[in-house]
This record gives sequence, C-alpha cells and structure tokens, in this order.
Amino acid sequence: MSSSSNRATSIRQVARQAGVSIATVSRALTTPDKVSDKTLKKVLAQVERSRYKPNLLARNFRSKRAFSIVVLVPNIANPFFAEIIRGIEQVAQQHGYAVLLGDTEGREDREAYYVGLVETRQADGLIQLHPRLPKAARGANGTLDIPLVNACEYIEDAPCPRVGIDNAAAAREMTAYLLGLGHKRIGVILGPDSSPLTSDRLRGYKLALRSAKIAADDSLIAQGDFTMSSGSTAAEQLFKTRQPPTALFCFNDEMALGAIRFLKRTGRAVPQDVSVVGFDDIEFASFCDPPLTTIEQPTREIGNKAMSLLFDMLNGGKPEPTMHTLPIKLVVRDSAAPPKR
Amino acid sequence: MSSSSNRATSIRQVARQAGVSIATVSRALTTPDKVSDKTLKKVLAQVERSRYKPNLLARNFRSKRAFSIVVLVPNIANPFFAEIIRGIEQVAQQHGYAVLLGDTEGREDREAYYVGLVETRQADGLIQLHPRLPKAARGANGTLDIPLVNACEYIEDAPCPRVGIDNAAAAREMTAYLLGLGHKRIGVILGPDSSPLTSDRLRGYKLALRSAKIAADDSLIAQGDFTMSSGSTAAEQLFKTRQPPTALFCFNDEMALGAIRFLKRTGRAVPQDVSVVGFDDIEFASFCDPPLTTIEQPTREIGNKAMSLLFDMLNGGKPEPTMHTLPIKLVVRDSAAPPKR
DNA sequence: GGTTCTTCTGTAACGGGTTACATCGCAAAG
DNA sequence: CTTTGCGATGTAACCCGTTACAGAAGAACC
Repeated sequence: MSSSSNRATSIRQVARQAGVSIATVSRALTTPDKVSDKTLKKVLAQVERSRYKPNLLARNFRSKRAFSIVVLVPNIANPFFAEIIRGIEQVAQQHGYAVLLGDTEGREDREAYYVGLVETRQADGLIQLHPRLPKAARGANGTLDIPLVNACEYIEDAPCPRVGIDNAAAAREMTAYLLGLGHKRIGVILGPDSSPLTSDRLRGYKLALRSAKIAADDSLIAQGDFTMSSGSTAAEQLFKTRQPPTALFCFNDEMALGAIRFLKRTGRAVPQDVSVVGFDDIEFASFCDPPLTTIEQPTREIGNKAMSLLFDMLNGGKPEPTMHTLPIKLVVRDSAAPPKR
Repeated sequence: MSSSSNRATSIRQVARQAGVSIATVSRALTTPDKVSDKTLKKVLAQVERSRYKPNLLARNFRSKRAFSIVVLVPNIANPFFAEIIRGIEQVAQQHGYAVLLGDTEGREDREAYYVGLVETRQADGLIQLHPRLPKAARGANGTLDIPLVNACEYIEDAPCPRVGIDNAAAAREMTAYLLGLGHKRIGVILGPDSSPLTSDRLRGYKLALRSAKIAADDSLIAQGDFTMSSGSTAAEQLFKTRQPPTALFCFNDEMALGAIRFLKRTGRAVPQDVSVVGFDDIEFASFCDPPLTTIEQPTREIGNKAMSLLFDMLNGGKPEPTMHTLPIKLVVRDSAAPPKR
C-alpha cells in the first residue's frame, strides 16, 4: 500500500533515544510513581519530542480488553434514545471506554453482528435498549455469554441487570391526573403488543380506573405502534364511536402529536374539546401546539446507570438480574384541561 | 477478579485438537482457498465444535488496523444527523468497519478525545459532521495527521475530502420557488454566523432576488441558531416591522417550526396569511401542521459517500481536498402558497 | 566498612493471531 | 525411475506493548 513513513514511533525508539529501557518508558507512561523523578522527566521529554502516542491496540490486546462497549439502539433517529446514549457515553468516557453505536433498525441479523464484536473481543460488553435478548448472547445453561445490561424497554426474564422506570406506576399517575381533572372517558392509544411497556402502562391505566371506581371500556382502547401516523389513525378510530373519549392518554409523545394533529384537522380544539397527554417528554413535546402534558423519563440517568452496571460487570461483578427502577415526573403543560360541561 | 474459565479457546487449542498447525487454522479462517478441502473441513468442524471465535483484538493488532472509525456528531439528538450516521454505518459495515459514535456536544475537548482514539490506533479514521477541523488533526505542514472526511457542514479550506450539497443553489431554488408563487417580500431566518451554511444559503437567496430584479432588504433578514425557539424569536422580530414579509425562508426545519408556532399564536394562518418554508426535510416536517415545504437533503447518500471516501483513504488513497456535491430536492407540501391579495 | 532493605531499572517472556519462508508430498513430465 | 513444479502444510518471526523477575544502585543501619 502507498509509500511508507507509516512507521509510527514505537516505544522502543523512544526508549533508545531517551537512553532507557522500554520497560521504563512503559512505566513512565502508565505507572509514573514507579519511576524516579529524574528518569521520568527525561522520558516524558522524549515522548513529547518524538510525539509518541502509545499504540492502544497493542496495549488493549495485552490487557485483553478493548475498552469499548456496544449500545444496541433500535432506532437512532429517535430522540428519546439519543438522550439515553448521551447518558451512557458520559459514564463510559469517565471510565475510559468508547461507545460503539449499534443501530439495529430492529433487525436480528444486525444485533447478531454487534454481539459478534463482543465475542471477538472488539468490544467488552453490550447495552441493549430494545426489549429483546440477542440470540447469541444467551449461553448454553441459560446464563449470559457476554456482559450485558438491558435498559429502557426491559426484556422479560432476562438473566441480566435492567434499568428503567415503573411503567405501571407512571401510567397510573397520569391516568389519576386526568381523572382528577374530571375526565370519565379516557381513551388510550397503545404501543405495539410486542413491547412489555404497552402491557405495563395499560395495567397502570386500569388500576387507576379501578381505584376511581370507573369501569374499563374496551372501546376506549386503540392500538398504535409508537409512530406519529399511528397516533392519528388510532385517534380517528376512537372518535368514530358514538360516545367518544374526552381525554386521550397516548403511550408515547409521537402518537400524542399524531392524535393532536387528527383532532385539529377535524375541528376539535386541544385541550378545550379534548385533552391529550403523552409519555416520554421528548424535546419536541414542549414545542408543539399546545405544549404537551407528559411523563418525563430520567433518560440521562437511565443511561448513566446502565453504563455503571455494565462497568461493574466488566470488573468482575456478578450479573444480578435485578431491575433498577428510576423515578419519573409528571410534567403538566397545556394539552390537558377539565372536560367541557 | 471473579473465578476463572475466562480462558477463551485460542487458535493453538483448535490447531492441536484438529491435528494441524496454527498457521493452517489461521488460513482456514481467513484465506480458505489456500487450504485443501479435506483439511478445511476438518478445521472448520473443530472450530465449530470448540466454539472458537478468533480474538480480533489480536488480529487487528497484528494487522495494525482497528477496523473502526469515529463519527464526530455535534448533536446526536438531531434527527438530521441520525440519518447521515445510518448512511455511514451502512457502508462501514459492508467493509467490516464498526462505527464509534462521538457525540461532541460541540465541545473541543471532546473532539480532541476522539481524535486521540485515532492517534492511538483504536480507530482508523474520522468523519467530522461539524464545520470545524479538529485541532489535533492538522499536522505540522498543513496536511492531515489522520485520515479524515468532512460531511454536511463543510469546513473552509480543509485539507480533506468533503461531502455535501450546493447550499447556495438550493437556497436559490427555494427562493425562486417563493418568487414564482408571487411573493415579493421574503423574510429570511439565518443559522448561526459560525456556520458556512448560513452564508452560502444567504448568497443563494440574494442571487435569486437579483435574478428577479428585486432589491434585497436587510430588514427582512433575522438571525437564528437552528433551534426551534430561535425560529419563534426571529419571526417575531420580522413581524414587528411596518412592512412584514409575506413569506419566510428559514434555513432549517426546526426554525421553520418555531416560526410557524409564533405565527399561529399571533393569529396568522399558514400558508393563507404567511408562507413558511424550511430546509433539511427532517422527519417531522411532513407531520407538522401544515406539512412543511422544504429542501430534502440526500442524507443517506451523504453518509454513504463520506464513508466510501474515508475507506478509500484508509486503503492508500490520497486525501484529495475535493468537494463532493450531491443533489437536493425541493419538496413542495402545504406551508407555502401565493400571497394574499 | 559491611549488611540489609528499598527503590529503580533492565532483560526477556508473553499475549494470539498473521505470514514469510522452508519443507514436504504428490502428480506430471522427461 | 528421476526430475520438476506446484499446492499444502509447518516453523518461527513478528506486531508493540506490559510485567514478572532479577539485578543494580542507593539509603539506612549496625
């Protein structure tokens, strides 16, 4: 390939030019207190002069660690995940780890590829944000084959640490809030069935209704898939009925935006005619019209926690399959109000 | 550290158990046609049986390549970048490269950290999406110290390949479109001054006006910073004047959304009273109310191209400081209409 | 001064692959 | 049967750090 001059300065050159052994150079860079002041100064000066950068590929190889981790994201374009990733990166960098981004687009073959990076030691561990245990990750005896942490959308009965929120409690709180405003007919727009989030949030919704002694009504429940357009469609369906809801609880913000769009287009004012609330508190939620009442997830903290847990595992910690629940916050803005009389 | 059993099967074990030399195992896995069919089968069977995964850390160390590249993103939460990243990942994976995500949040120290990954051989090259040449990347003689490609927001006089669109031409096309609808007073909401995009797009705007023999009017130009709230503020400013614009050309979609929000709040209908157009065609542009007329950037292709260029450089190609311009598309939706009479 | 202990430094093995080069075996050619 | 040639295989060096171990130098003590 090409000319040359690609011979980067190696530790041996630095050692020779500084008049010491390679071991001393290595120590000067990694454990400076094991080197006398005089030598240290001499070595560092030479390192500086020859612009020496140790080849971390070699170091990592020796120490059998890649010092990088993979994050599996089902959809990197989703701003909700973006904030989680930031939280992960923050802690990762503190510990000297780089973050390999794995945008799986929900596909299993792409997950397998990224699991392969861990199996072949190019990465040390993996954080999965999608509610699925990657196939290759599960070992023979049901335990984990690779260090793995699950965050956001949790995987049922996964043999790994999990980080997230109490979805049932959050949905219950939101429903109670709408009930408190005086709503009796509260429509729900679900996420996809495959997501455990959906069933948990639905459970919370029903619990709140029961506490308020209001009978659940299946005609108030519509299916969505977390996209804006599905929010529109689902809202349309709910408002075709003879006795439409006075409030809509959408299981994420995108669907809430879609629902609002449908309502406006059909001449219904939000929140005067219909209240709409969401879930997640994505950035856009505060900027839409009207600003959305929603549930704020501690995204940054979820990311932080997930990475901390993974870091512990990489340092010999046992992978307790515990759920780590972080607190949410009900954010009241302008999209929900008491129902019309 | 924990118990043990952490001794992963190595190539030597496989070789012994298959009754061949380590060289043969290596060849069977990397250059199978150099091995006889019989031996190949024998080796692969043993690889399978002992679940051997080669340690790529070792392989990469030997071949002096990390097979990973870094993408510097100023803001990972921006969906526009998300699509570019996908384009990059797509090509990267085809060539066997992993993508290290570098969310810099615009900070130089974080850029430096990621450049460090390349300098220390943990990554082979870098794609910069922000219009700044990372400090550490520029070598003594003005040439590049590391393989680098610049995409999206281009860096002036950078000594590296660049990928993007013709911003002046795109802005000119959009302005001409508004002129074609009959608008004479077209307001502009700029991006930050630091971005070359801003001046290019402004130039295109002025060129279109000149072609139409319309005098430019500085009171029609307002400053923004690519955020939604800055769009609102800038719009407010433009509509305080005695003779406000009949159309607004916002230099990105977020600001257009912010502007629309201001207009609606102040009782102006879009596009009946005021036309608003954006730039980028982010996903939300087609879902807002009204759907936004904007410029679609070939994001996926930009990402593809950037990675292809970087790949070429990594394989001995010279870093020609050429600009690679990709075509844009004017997407007409409902947010622009002829002015009121 | 001699002895012991401590601190610093050097030598060399090591990690897990890849690959240049040597060797071997076998088939084709003479 | 010998020679030649080629494909398949093995041996061992190599990549560039880290680190166990040994040896040297210096400090402290008797």
